[in-house]
Amino acid sequence: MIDKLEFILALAREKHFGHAAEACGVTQPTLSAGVKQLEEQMGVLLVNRGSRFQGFTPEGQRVLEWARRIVGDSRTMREEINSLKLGLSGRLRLAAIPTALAMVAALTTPYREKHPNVQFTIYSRTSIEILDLLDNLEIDAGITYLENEPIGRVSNVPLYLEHYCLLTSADAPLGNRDSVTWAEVAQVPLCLLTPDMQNRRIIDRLLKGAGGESRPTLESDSMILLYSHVRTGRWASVMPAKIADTLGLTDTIRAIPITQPKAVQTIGLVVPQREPMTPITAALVAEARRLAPQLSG
Amino acid sequence: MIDKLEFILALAREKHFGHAAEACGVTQPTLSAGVKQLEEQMGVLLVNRGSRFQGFTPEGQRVLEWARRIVGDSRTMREEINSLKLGLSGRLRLAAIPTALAMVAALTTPYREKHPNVQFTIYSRTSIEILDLLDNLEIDAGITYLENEPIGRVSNVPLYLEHYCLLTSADAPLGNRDSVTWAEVAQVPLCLLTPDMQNRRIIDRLLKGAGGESRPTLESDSMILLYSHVRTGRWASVMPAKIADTLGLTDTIRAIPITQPKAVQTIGLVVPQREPMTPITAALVAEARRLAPQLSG
DNA sequence: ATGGCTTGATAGAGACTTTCTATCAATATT
DNA sequence: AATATTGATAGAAAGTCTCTATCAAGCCAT
Repeated sequence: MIDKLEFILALAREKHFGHAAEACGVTQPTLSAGVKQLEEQMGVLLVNRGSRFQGFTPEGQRVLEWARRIVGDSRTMREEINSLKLGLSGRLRLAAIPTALAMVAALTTPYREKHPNVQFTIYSRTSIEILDLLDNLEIDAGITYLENEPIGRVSNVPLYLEHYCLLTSADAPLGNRDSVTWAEVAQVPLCLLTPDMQNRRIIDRLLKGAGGESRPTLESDSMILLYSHVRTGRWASVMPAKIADTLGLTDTIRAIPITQPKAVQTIGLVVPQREPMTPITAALVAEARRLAPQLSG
Repeated sequence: MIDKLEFILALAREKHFGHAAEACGVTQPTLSAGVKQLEEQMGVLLVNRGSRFQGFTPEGQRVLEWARRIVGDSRTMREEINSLKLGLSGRLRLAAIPTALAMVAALTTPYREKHPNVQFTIYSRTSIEILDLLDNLEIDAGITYLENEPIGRVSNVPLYLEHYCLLTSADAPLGNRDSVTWAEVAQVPLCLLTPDMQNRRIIDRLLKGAGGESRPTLESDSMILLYSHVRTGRWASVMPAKIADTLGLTDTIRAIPITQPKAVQTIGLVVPQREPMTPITAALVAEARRLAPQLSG
C-alpha cells in the first residue's frame, strides 16, 4: 500500500510512468500495475492518460496530498525508531539557494559534532525548486528566502539577513568608494545569477527601482563562476555581503555596501510543516535556532 | 506495511495475539509473523513477550503512536475519495455516555436528512471507554463530558449543559417540592448508574460535598433500567434534566431540580484531534456546531 | 500521408510472499 | 502434577508481485 503511494509521489514529480518507475527502482509495468491497483482499490481513476501522462484527476490530486503525508509519516517513524536504537544516524538531505551555500557550513559543522553518525547531502537549488523538493519529500530541509515570494506549507527559522555589496576591482569605476547607491550600480556592467534564481529577481527589482535596468554582461547559476570572473579585475557583480566575505577578498577586489535603499532579505531554514519532525530534521532546526542569534550579530 | 500497523493497533487494544488476530480477520500465526516482520524492518523488538503478551517496548510504543496516525490517515483518505465519488456514504461510528444517549437523535436526525447514505453505529459507553475507542480508531466520534476528568488528544464541540433532577414519585418524601438540595437528596435511597460511569462519580461527589454519602439501593449501567424502577413509584433516582424529559414524565413521577449547589456539567462532541477529519466526521462536527445553540437554549 | 519514435498497457512466466493448518514449547492455573 | 493457555515454528498451498517481451496509440518529422 505505502509503496503504491510512493509510486504516486514519483509520478507527480516525474510526470512520466517510465521515469517514475526508474526513480522507484521498479520497471514501468510494475509501476503501471501499482497505480492501477490503487485506482481499483479507490474505485476511481487517479491519473488522466491519453497515450501519455496527462496529470491527475481531482481524486488523484487528493490521493497525492495524502500520499505525501502518509509516506512522509512512515519515513519519519522509521527514522525515529532508528534514532532510539543507535542515536541520531542516517542522511540529512538539504538544499540551499546559491547565495546561502557559504553559510551552510556554519550549520553543518556544529551539527556534525553533536551527531557524528549523520551523513549529509546538500544541493544547490533555486528557491522554487527547494519548495518543490520539500513538497515531494526529496529533501528534509531547505535554506532560502523567507519573505518576498510565497512559500508553501512549511515552518521556518530565520537565520540571517542578506545585505548586498558591489563586488568590483579597486581600480574600476566606483572601486574607490565606501558605499554606492543602487542607481550607481545600475550603470555598471554586471555578472549576475540567472533569472531563475530569486536573488537575481531581487537584484533586478532593486536596480529597476533605482531607475536603472538589469542588463548583465554575464549570467550563470554558479556563484563560483561569478566570483572567479570578478577576481580577474575586469568584471563586477552584486553579491550578499556574507558570501563575499566567505569567498575572500584580495587587495584588489573590494566589497562595497550598496545603500539607497538599504535592501535586506531574510534567509532562513524551511522544513515541512508537520508534527513531529524526523529526529534528524528536528536536530537541524534546534541547531538553526541556536545559531541564528550569532549570525544576525 | 499498513496492514502490519493495523496488527499493532489490534494488539494494543486486545493485548493478546490470538484475539488481535481474530479482530484483524487473520489467524494467530499470520499476526505473529506480521509483527515479527515489522520488528525486522525496524531492527528492534516492539513487543515484550514471555509466553504471553507483556506490553510494548519503548520503540513499540512509538510505533503504536505512528500506527494510529498512519492507519487513521489511510482510512481518512479512502473515505474522502469515496465521498468525492458518490457523496457522503459509509458508516459513522459513535459512542455516547448513557446520560447523553437521549440527545443523540437530535444530532443523527438532521445529519441523516443531509446525508441519507451514511449508516450509523452507536455505542453506549463510559467516558473512559469512549476516549479509548477514539484512540484506537474504533469510533469516529464520542459524546461525553468535556470537563471534570482529563480528556486526551481530541477536539471538542460543546453541545449542552447537564442539570440534575431528583426523579421521584409525587407521593414520596420530597415529591411535592419545587426544588431540593443535594443535602436532602442524600437522605433518599437512590437508583444510580454503576461507579464506572463518570455521571455516578459526579453525583457521588456532589452528595459527599453536601455532607451526605452515596449508598444507592440499586446500581445499573442502563438508564432504562433505572427509569423503569422509578416508574414503579417505589424508587427514586438522580438524572440529568434532559434525559428525564426525553423518557417522559407521568402524572405520578416528577423531575425536581436539585439546587445548592446548582451543579452543571458540559456535554459535548469529541473527535480525534487530526486534520483533516474524515468527511463523515467533519459533517458530524458541522451538525454539532449548528445544533449547540438550540440545545443550550 | 507515412515511417519511426515515444509512451503506457497487456500477457505470461517465474520468483517471492503471504496465509493457512498443524503442532510444539513454555508458562499459568487448578 | 495435570490441564489449559499462549505465542512460536514448520511446511504446504495460494496468492501476489515483478520481471521480460510485446503491443497499440499517439506524436513528430520528413
